[in-house]
Amino acid sequence: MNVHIGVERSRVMPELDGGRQPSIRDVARLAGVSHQTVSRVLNDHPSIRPETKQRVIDAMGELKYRPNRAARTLVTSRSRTIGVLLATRGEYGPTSSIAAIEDAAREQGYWVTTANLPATTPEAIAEAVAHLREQDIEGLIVIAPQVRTFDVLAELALGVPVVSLQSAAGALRTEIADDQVTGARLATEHLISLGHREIVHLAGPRDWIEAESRMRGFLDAVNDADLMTHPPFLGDWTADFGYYAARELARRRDFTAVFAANDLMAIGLMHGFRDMGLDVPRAVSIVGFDDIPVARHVWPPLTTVHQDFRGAGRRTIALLLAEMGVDTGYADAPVAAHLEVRASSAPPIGAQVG
Amino acid sequence: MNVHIGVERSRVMPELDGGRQPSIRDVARLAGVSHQTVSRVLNDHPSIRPETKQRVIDAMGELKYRPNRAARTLVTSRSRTIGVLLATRGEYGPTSSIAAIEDAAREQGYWVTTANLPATTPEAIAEAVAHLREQDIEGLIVIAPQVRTFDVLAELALGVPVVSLQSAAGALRTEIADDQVTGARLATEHLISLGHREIVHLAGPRDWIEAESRMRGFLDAVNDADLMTHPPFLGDWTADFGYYAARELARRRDFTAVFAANDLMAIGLMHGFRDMGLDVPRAVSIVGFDDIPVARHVWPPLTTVHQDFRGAGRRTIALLLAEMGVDTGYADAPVAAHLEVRASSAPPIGAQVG
DNA sequence: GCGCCGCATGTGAACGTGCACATCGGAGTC
DNA sequence: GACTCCGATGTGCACGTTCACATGCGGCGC
Repeated sequence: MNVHIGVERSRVMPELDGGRQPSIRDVARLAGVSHQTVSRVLNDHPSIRPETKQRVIDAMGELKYRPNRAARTLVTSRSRTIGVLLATRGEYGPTSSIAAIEDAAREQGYWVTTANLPATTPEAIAEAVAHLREQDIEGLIVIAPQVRTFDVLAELALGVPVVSLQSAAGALRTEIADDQVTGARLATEHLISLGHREIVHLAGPRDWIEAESRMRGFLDAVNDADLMTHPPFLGDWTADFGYYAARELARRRDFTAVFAANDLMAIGLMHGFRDMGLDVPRAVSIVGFDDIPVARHVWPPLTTVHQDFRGAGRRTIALLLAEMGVDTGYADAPVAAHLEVRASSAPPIGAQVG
Repeated sequence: MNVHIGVERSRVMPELDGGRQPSIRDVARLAGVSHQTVSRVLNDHPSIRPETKQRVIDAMGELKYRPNRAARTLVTSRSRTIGVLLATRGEYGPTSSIAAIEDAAREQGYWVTTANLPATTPEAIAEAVAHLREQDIEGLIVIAPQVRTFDVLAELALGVPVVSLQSAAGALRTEIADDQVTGARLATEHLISLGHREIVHLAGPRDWIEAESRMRGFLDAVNDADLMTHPPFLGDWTADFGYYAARELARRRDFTAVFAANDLMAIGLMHGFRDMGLDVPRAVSIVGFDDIPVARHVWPPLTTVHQDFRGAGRRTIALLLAEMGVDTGYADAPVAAHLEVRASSAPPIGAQVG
């Protein structure tokens, strides 16, 4: 890590007054027009003679003019900036979505500024929101999948459109996106169709929106099949927890399959079961959720629910921009979650496959 | 994914003129002082009576006054914004570093705005930089580990300090950070000390700074031990490529160990070797680089070089802010990379361990 | 008692842009 | 030929903040 590319401010310019950046007035003077004409060129005003326009553009080029965003924002009170509130810790999914969000925003001439949540306490959220708000954001995208985040956000009443990457938000006007639920249902039904009757769900933390959706999908499938339900095991998304959970679960042996709410926990589970002498998938079948890039390469390759993170990011930003009155023209249909069946799931020992 | 938290602009306020946001003049009027006094309160000017200050603060509270950043930026020409140029695709390492960067920047009162690189073509880089530059960034952090990125950047001469998260940058004033090199050396020496004499390096793509550093560390160690060097195998960082590489390598069988330039490729390698009937670590030892969270949970648990990404992020931003004349008080000593020895590496068959 | 200094505060201008309105000239209409 | 209308451009101000400078006032030294 190191530094390079020096600071070089002063270059040999046509005529710069006091060493300051050229303004539209400087451009106007050079082009022999008024500053307003320059402004019109900048904003693609219709009634302006092509010849005049060209002269202005040439002048801009000669002076290396760059519009001053602060001045523009001051007068229009449009910052063209979107805030992103993040409560993730480098998980694969959200990261991919953020890239898509940033791409689309940039394409529409918006800037994206981010604020990380060190914790999901109301204070931390308020602090991060205050930081973004100071930036005069025109919209906010929340990638902070804890339900409580939205409660806090609702109270802050920040006066700009808010969209969440996640499916639902308890306290608020809500239309459950069913990707998560149906994905979880698919995973569970897959295990059931293999012949499993005793399935444990290793869920995400209480209060996480995705955790709840996936748990609901699991419970729906289990109930529909009239199976006994084990109480879900609550985890924290990490592979380390999966490992720990496996050691706990291995003592019980009252199940033949585990549906983990994400791939990391699933991978940790496989590791833990292996250490406890339980073979996957012969003794225990495991299904994950997310289809992170390594999922297909671990041993055994992980059966998991594939999600389209990038598409989710695109839809989120499209929704936000629409809410802000910007027409993006994007109309991605949500790519339905689907199951990637690999080797970590198999019929239970002695089961006749349906 | 959905929307919530409505837009609610107009609230019952003391006296708002034309429905616009309160300015320092409104606050001044309410507090019975001049606008300049309000400005002084905002900027913690020393000579101001505590009593006056309190009156101003109360007025601010009553009006729910929030400073207008655009106006401030306009007059000070300090945007307090740092740009981050990203050429990663959700890899674990950089993501962790970004969070650290954002945290530290926020702590210092700076905003972070990001631009993703869809490709590393000069055009894409120029476009992303133009976008950031329009935002009047005061500094730039580059997380785009391709050498060519820096060449393009150097040409753009953007007039603000630039710092890279990565170690080195070919075309520029350079002090090689030795973390990467020594980390790779550690990994290689570990294999050598186990008794391996024929070691293949699965490198990152040509032109990537980290790829080069890690390759150098590998070559240094191999040369110091007077071993024959196989030409490195160039990969693309993905687990999929690792899988492919394993199938290619398995045909040769002229080696007993592979040092992969990152964990994803290492995990793909293990998968590929397994499919080709080669046991890891009995037939082939594998060492990775990064210590991503799943590394300890795959089978066999991966021996790898642990990096402190968060620390790297902190050091990067400290460096940039220092370059910008901001004293952060941060003085993190770089945490040296170290080797996590796990089960994917073992002595070659028939080797007497030294 | 006078002048000086420094604290606390006020006054006016400036930053660079967009908006509302004014102006000017030429084409079209009767 | 006078009037209207519209396209093309100019003039002045406003946005909300900070900066440079001015002002008033009390205390202190001689």
